[in-house]
Amino acid sequence: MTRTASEPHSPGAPAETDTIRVAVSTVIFTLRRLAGSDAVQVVLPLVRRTRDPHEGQWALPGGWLDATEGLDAAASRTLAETTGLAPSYLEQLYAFGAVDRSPTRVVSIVYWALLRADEITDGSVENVQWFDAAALPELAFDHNEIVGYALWRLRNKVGYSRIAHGLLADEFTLADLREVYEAILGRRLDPANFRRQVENSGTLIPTDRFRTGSHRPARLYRYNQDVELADRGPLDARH
Amino acid sequence: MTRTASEPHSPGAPAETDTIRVAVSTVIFTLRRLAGSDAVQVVLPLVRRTRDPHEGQWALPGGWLDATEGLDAAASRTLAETTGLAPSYLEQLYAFGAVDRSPTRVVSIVYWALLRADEITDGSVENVQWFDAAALPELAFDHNEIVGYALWRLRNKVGYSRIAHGLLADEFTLADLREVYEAILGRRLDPANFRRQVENSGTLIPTDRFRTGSHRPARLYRYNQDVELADRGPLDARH
DNA sequence: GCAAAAGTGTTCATAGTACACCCATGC
DNA sequence: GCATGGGTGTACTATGAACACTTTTGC
Repeated sequence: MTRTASEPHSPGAPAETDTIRVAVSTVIFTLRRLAGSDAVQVVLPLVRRTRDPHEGQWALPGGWLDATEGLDAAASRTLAETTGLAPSYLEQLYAFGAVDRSPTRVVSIVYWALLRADEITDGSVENVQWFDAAALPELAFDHNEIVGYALWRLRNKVGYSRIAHGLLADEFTLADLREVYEAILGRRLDPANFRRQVENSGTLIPTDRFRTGSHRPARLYRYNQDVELADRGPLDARH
Repeated sequence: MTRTASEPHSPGAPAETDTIRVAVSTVIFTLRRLAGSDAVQVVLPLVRRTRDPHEGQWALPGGWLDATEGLDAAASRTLAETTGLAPSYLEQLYAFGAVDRSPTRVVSIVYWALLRADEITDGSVENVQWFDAAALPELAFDHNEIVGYALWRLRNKVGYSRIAHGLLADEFTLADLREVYEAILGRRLDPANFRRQVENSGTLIPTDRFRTGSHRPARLYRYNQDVELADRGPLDARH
């Protein structure tokens, strides 16, 4: 440790060889029902790279951080530009900055997002394709590692936060909600116990409406906006 | 949304007006027993700024990210250079990048660290002073907000991870461990129940040694290195 | 009627909490 | 002895898992 650093936040740009660029990328999760109509899987959109490095490979949607925008705004903007999507749930995941993760030095601030079924605007965007999160191809850069970490956070957070909200429409049945949990956790849940747990949590308010069409009609619920479960702590106030 | 971004990770540096610099800072926590010898408080080292902006104010230890080092390495290096400390526990906290958080555009990758009692090398470093985390002065930049978030993470994580390890020497009594939890959580814990919970967790291995000196001798324990509690998920493999 | 999903009840195991109590040491 | 913290026992409560059972619809 003989090297000395310049003082942080002092004027004077680093030398040209020290150039470090800041990118922002987002892992966007949503659920998709398979054609067979029983299984539901976690899927995410990827963008095919049109330039080197890793031309032709699939990568997370993202872009360069603009000097005039904050990190959150950059995440929203870049994912809208590359995929046309505007997720309701968006949260910072992690900053990746290994020296060799790209030919040039890039620090990526990665976000993760949840998309409700009604927010999916599929179709018209070029070079975007949806992939099963459990069966990804080899992605550009360290993006496989990044998606793996995002999936871990998703599974972890679904246990103590009410993020399933970010994947459902305004009104939903308990079976809808349970399906979300089952898809994320990758295992079946007891309908009876699930009902009681979620009812006792106080996060749901029952409506007078029912969903009919098959067998006994199921009551529709909506999320109680008043309840804020432990989420991001003090940083939540900024949103 | 009329603006178009260049493709991420493509060559070609941004224009000079787009210059964004990357800094790395660390919130270092440790515990200190007050003179009265009963209460223990969470303290952290701050560095007095010797240049504008915010000259004379206290700030988190940190420095610029070097193009040849990863983020973790930069955190270790900068906190060693500014404080002389080498914490055993170091983990990324969050990336702060609001446009107006500094006169020039700076994205700070913030880490948080835990220092064991035997790792504190107090004294010889200039412009470093320890502060009670619960009673901080007004700090430079957005560092008050950052410390607040780090404290929230500390309190949150002590509940499901065994990070108290990062604040204790190799061998410790259950009273030592309980004291750590009480200082972090800010409330008293029942010694009897605390003992059972931590014994049943399987994270501790009892030694044959006892700490004597006051009343009945207390058995010394050490952490079971084999047990890895839920911590940072897949990212842990990189350490 | 019958299948199937909605919804209720009951039982058991486990984890946390409160608190009474005994044990071993310094003084 | 006695104060004090180390350490054990026990009863109560909350929570989750397992699973039997009733209800209401479509066909």
